[in-house]
Amino acid sequence: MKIATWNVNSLKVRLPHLLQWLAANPIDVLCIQETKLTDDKFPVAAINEAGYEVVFSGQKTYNGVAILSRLPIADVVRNNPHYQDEQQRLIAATIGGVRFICAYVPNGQAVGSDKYAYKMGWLAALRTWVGAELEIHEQFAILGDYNIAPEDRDVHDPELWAGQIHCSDLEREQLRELCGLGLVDAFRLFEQPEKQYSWWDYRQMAFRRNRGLRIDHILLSQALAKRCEACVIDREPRKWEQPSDHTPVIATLL
DNA sequence: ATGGCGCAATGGTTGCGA
Repeated sequence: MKIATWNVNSLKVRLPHLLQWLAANPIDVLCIQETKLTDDKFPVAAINEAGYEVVFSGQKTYNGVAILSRLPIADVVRNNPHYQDEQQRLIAATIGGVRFICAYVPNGQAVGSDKYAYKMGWLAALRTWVGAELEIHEQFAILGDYNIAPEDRDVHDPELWAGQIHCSDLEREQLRELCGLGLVDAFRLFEQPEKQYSWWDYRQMAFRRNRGLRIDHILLSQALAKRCEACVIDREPRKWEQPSDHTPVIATLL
């Protein structure tokens, strides 16, 4: 079973990329973020034709998440039951005996801003929900755009980014505490090449210069981590015409 | 230090992302 996460930065623009990528990669469950579509505009038919069921929770202009699956999708929950939020950033479902959460963590904009405070409160509430889910589901995975680079090795220029948004101590602490519930970063279960990132700024040829951040993650429960055989970042779609600024992360499970 | 780029809503320009 292959599972993946990808922030598509507008599904309207990126639907061809998504379909092309799925045609070339045998993904069973894909969590996507930043669909930026209201539910009435979601391209269900095109995704069904590609062989996937899909559930989604969207809104106009910003945010929006979805889970695509080759296997039947059950027990769908939209948003965090422990947190009142007008922004559509979370959707959960059970697929193939695994409980999945697809997450689009708030960006936070700048340390100390209102949006940063929202990010912190949102992450604290997420932890409450994930803790409750882990009580129920031994096989659990939360995939998404966390907007947090866990460590300096996940940052192209740690000095430039020191203390900045995505890299601040409080954000990293939030991620550590989330993992403290009993989750592991699938990417770090394996030896990886250096300078592996999942996002690069559109500007200043950041991708070509590999000036990126690793902010998209697949976190697995202990039981699911035992089934994990590989985790890779697929840079290919970032090379295509009109790419998303993020690229997919894939985990292979036994 | 700032802006660069891209997307959305818009109908010129702004908000936001990361």
